[in-house]
This record gives sequence, C-alpha cells and structure tokens, in this order.
Amino acid sequence: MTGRPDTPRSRRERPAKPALTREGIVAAAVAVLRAEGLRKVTMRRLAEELDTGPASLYVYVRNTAELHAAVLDELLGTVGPTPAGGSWRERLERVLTAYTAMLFDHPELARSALTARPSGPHYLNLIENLLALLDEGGVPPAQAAWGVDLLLQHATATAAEHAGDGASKEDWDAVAAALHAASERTHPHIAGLAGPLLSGTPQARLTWGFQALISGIERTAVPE
Amino acid sequence: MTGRPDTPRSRRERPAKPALTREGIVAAAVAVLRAEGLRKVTMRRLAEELDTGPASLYVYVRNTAELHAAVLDELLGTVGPTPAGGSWRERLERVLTAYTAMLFDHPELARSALTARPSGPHYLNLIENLLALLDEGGVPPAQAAWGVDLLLQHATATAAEHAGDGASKEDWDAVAAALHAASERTHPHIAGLAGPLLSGTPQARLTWGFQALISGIERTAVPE
DNA sequence: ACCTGAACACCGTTCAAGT
DNA sequence: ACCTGAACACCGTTCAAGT
Repeated sequence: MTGRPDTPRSRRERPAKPALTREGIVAAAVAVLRAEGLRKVTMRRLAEELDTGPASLYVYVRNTAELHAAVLDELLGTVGPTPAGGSWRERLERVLTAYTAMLFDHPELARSALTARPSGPHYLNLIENLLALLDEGGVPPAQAAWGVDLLLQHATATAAEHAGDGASKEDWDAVAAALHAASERTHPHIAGLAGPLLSGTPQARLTWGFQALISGIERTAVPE
Repeated sequence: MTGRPDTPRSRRERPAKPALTREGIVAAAVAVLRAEGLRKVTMRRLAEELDTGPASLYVYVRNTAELHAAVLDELLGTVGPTPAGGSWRERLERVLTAYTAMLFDHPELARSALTARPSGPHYLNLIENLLALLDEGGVPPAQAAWGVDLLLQHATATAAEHAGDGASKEDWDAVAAALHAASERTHPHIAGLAGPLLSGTPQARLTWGFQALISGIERTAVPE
C-alpha cells in the first residue's frame, strides 16, 4: 500500500490550514468576488472558504460592509497609474474613467462603496491624484476639495446604476416605456425630449457628466 | 359576560382580511417603512402583515427591488409642488432640495433607487418639472435632458451616502482619520486640504453640488 | 487572546397543489 | 386565475465555551 498509516486527518484535504489574518480574509473575498460576484462574498461563504466558522471572521472584520470596503480598496490597487500626456483636463478624465471602468466590472461593489466609503491607501492615492490635477488646472483649492467628492460620486453612482439585482434590463425598458407614453398634454417637455432623455451610451453619458462636473467645479465658489 | 358567544374566529382579530391588491401591498410597505425602515420591508414581513404567505405577493410584485421602487414613487407623491417665486435657478434648487429632503428621511430607499430606477407617475412629474425649469432658463434641450439625470443622481447618491448599514459614523471617522494622517511627503495635496476636504454640512455640500451641476449643464454641449 | 459550535432570528424565491 | 403551504437554499451576528 502506498498510503500512510491509518492516522486520523482533517476532513478536508488541504495543504495546510493557513492562519487566519485580515489580509487572508480580504484575499479570499477578492477571489470569490472575481469568481462569483459580490453577492457571494458573505461571511458564511468566506468562512467555508477559509475552513472555519463565520464567527471567527469577526475577530478581523467588524461587519460585512467593512469587508466590502476593504475589497474595493484592494481592487483600486489594480487600476494602476494613468499615463501622462494631454491637458490636465484630459488626464483628469482619464483617471476618472479608469476608476469607473473598474467599478463597471463590479457594479455591486460600487453600490456598496456609496454607503461604506473606502478609506484605504489606494483610495487615498486616487484622491491625491485628482487634487493634483485640479490644482494643475488652477481650480481654487476649496472648490477642488469639494469637487473631488462630486466627481467620485458621479463615477460610483453611474457604475452602481448598472448593478442589476437581476432586474436592470426590464427596469430600463419600464422607464423607456413610461417616458414614451408620457402625454403631450400633461408632460409636454418629456414628450418633446423622449429621444434625448434616452439617448447616449453609458460611456458617452459618463464622459459628458465628467465634463459638465469639471466645468461647474471650476466656476462655482464654495460658500463663506 | 360581555363577550360574544364562543364561536371560532380567526387567530388574529382583524376587521376583515382585505383582498390582496398591488396597492394594498404597496400601502402596507409604506406603513412598515415609516414605522421600522426599509430593512423590514421584506416579502415575508409584508405577507405576515397582510395575513398571507410570502408566495402570494409574487402575483402582484415581481420581486423585492420592484416593490422598493413602487414605495419610492409613492413617497414621491408626498413631496408636493414647489412654491413659485424667485429665479428659475432658485426654483430648480428648491425642487431638488425638496426631493432630496424626502430621500434623506429614507436613505436606504435612496440607495435602492440608484439601482432600481422608479418609473411611476410621481417620478415622471418630477422629471417634467425639472425639464420645464431648465427650459425656462434657456438651457439647450439636449443638455437639459442629460442634465436631469445628473441632478437626480446627485440628489439620490447624496441621500444614499447617509444610509448607515449601522456603520456610517465610525466609517466617517475612519475617512477623517485617514485624511488627517496623510503624509505631507506622499500626499501633499491631501495634507494641505484636509480642512476643506472634510468641511461643510451635508446641506451646504448638496446645495453647492446642485449649483456646480447646473452651471456645468448649462455650458457643456452634448456630443454629436 | 484567539477561535469556534451552535443558536437566534431572519431572508428571497419557487413549486406543486389547491380553490 | 388566484392563492398558498411548504420547502430549498441561504443570510448576519452574537454568545458562551473552549484552547
């Protein structure tokens, strides 16, 4: 026989049960996210993945929301630096577009980022980059500070909108139908603008949104 | 004895079990929302409230997301018309602020509205109002059409941000700490702007955001 | 301190069966 | 057609107990 002597072994044949750490938990979470989406990134599922019980995770992670925020910061690290070249405005748009593109791949994560603001190192780098570009463009610092929030909110919210709880498509059809069905009598502006209201790819709308935002941030003084 | 004769009656003493209708379900949902928040507006809880089983609700409502959207449209009906007076810009800000104020009372609803766009009658009225005001201000129709989305997104996302999964406060403290701890060396812009980055009441930021948005929408041409 | 089994208190959704 | 009991396949979080 080739088998080792009949000693008892753990139920699951794993190389070695790695010690539980915050990094290990976040890494497992990222893996599950990539493979099956955020809906499966649950305490119970992660515990199973790490060969322990759900209660053990609470030693390292306050709750599910905090876990999701940590996952986002982790993914933010994969976005990478934006290549130089072009005006500050173009580079600003490029940084924001890269960030949004990452979120588009994980819309449920965007959704959760709206509530549980990330505060990890990669997020800080992103903010620093945005502030630097706005500064280069001569945007008054106070406006830049508030503007960064507005820009990131637009990016995050736009990505979050594409988080289908499964519905998204029928949902959009319902909106389109409602707008087209709007009466000329009671809703003249909608009736006249049904086309533009529904036109544009998400990409085109996103870019236009960034441009409008930047333009507004430049010109709008902060109170006091 | 004052009691009626000992005839069998239904377990729960209810006047009459009302027929199940979509309106009845939505009304019950609004009641539960007001009393206990959106987290309790679940199929199972509503079924209990309506003295039936959860499966019965699926005859009238496709899923939980659709139910939440219907609830939002219902609440939108309570916002009421905005009083006249002031410039188109002031009135526009007032309509948006009233909408956001409603959402601030139900941040979890705002969160869900970001994904499951409402398309009910009250939402349509809101869009019509916004388009009318932008038109009055001479904003080119195509820009107004896309701009409405941007304005409502800002309102909704800002309200959603205040949806605490319980965390919100510690969460904000974490962001504040991270920003204050940013090194002068690696994050000079953050270090220099820690004050402005964290300043302003939600109300002040919201209003400034609307102003910046309106300014940008006015000046930014839609592609093609 | 760190870790965990077990429990508490829930979920959404589907389906076969009844009226 | 409308309605439903029961089941399937899960959740987050806490707590008392162990090492």
